[in-house]
Amino acid sequence: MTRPPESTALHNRIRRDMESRIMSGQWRPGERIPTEQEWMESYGCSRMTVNKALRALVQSGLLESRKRAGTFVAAPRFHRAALEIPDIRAEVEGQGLAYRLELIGRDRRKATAEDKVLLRVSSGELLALECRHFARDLPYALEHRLINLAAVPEAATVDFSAEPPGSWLLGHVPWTEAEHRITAVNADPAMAKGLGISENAACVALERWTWRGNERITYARQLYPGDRYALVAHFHA
Amino acid sequence: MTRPPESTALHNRIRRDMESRIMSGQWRPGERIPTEQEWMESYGCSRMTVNKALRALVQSGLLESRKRAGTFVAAPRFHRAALEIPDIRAEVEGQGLAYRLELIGRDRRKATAEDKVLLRVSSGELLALECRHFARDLPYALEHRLINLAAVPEAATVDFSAEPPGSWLLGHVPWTEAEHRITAVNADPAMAKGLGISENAACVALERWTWRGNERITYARQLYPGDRYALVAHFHA
DNA sequence: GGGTCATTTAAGTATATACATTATTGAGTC
DNA sequence: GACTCAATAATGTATATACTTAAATGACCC
Repeated sequence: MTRPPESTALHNRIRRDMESRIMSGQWRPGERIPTEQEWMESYGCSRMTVNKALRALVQSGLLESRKRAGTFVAAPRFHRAALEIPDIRAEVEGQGLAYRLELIGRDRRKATAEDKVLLRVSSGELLALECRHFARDLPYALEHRLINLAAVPEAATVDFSAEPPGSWLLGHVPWTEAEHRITAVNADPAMAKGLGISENAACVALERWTWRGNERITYARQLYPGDRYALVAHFHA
Repeated sequence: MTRPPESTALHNRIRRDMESRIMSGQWRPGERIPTEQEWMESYGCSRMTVNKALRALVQSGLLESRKRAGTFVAAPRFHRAALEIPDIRAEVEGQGLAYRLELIGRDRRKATAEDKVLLRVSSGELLALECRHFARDLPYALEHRLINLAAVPEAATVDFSAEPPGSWLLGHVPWTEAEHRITAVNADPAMAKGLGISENAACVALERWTWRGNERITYARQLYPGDRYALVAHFHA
């Protein structure tokens, strides 16, 4: 969803008028709002202009309209927040810190049983990467990544010690669908060592699957020290 | 964002045509797409109809248009996923499990220094609740909640041992903005006891702030055992 | 080469109009 | 009262048209 511009166009003024009535609670969920006729009379404009404002709000989920019955304030969409899951390098550099990547392992192989489960493919060749992200020489995250070479053959030739796999993929491979799973885990000895934290410290584990159409592109598991990292999601109507 | 209907309307067919060219990678990010003129010629329809399809895709973020220059495939919105943060009761019952709520503490008071920081108010009266959510008699989550009585005076009279505060608020108080913060913490002795897990076990800590306009409505901090709980976010273009 | 400015093009806004679709309403009938 | 069905009123779709706005283009001049 994109925020509509702060324009002075008539349909935008009408839209903002409607929005503020919803936001303020003057119109409550389920309530019926005036008809397009009434709006065009009160604004002295054409019906298409009113319609344009209404359609925008219907598309953004604030209103619902039913033929013959009218247009109604939508029940607030439950809890659906926009969660930004940023590119790690961009995030670190965005904080003004020096970013560094350490490529620990790189393996081109036929999918093992475990790979198949994680990447959700039935067979094929893939690239498995292990890496560690640093912010100002402090470990920031550990990453385990699988890239489906059937979908992204170019990946086989990329130097991932120079560019983090997430950044490279975002820039080169268009994706249409992604799923994220966020949970908390205790650091095992390897994680503790890799992140420079004490054993059993709570970490945020973020798993991500990415598709393009039906093709699996990549699987990533990123581990962050729980005391240094927070995911933030924001919703505004 | 609402998914547009599977309609047969001409502007929807045009929109789907455009969508599939983006999804398939036939049009790559940054690429310029045909002008409205060209579309109206190839579909033999009016410009407004083409425009309607374009506007919908611009609003949903798949396209960008610039005056004089044309319309372009938008760079994929970074990582912006729709994160469903459900009502706990609804979630438990949705899994077919019996839900139970235990109200541990309830305190109506003037905001303490700590309350002010959490709820982000400068003063005023609030309702502080401590509760524990159960799924089939197993502890599911601990919740610390503050409700701003200036914004929601009715809350003072609600029996929160019958209805979980989150559910009640969602049903009764329209909100326009919410922020979530997700992190991982180690269970302290009280948390471990309350959730029936071992001390230091990793937990997902989910904090939520809710507004209506400028008014703070509520703050909630929910703690879930990390090994039993996962937040899932989904994105599709 | 480089700056200026008018031209042109593509999107942005708005209107008036027509007809389609469909849920509601209400009148008429059994 | 309960069913049927036509009228109605609301949104949904589509067209033709006109003017506005802003940026890319290219011609011109220094």
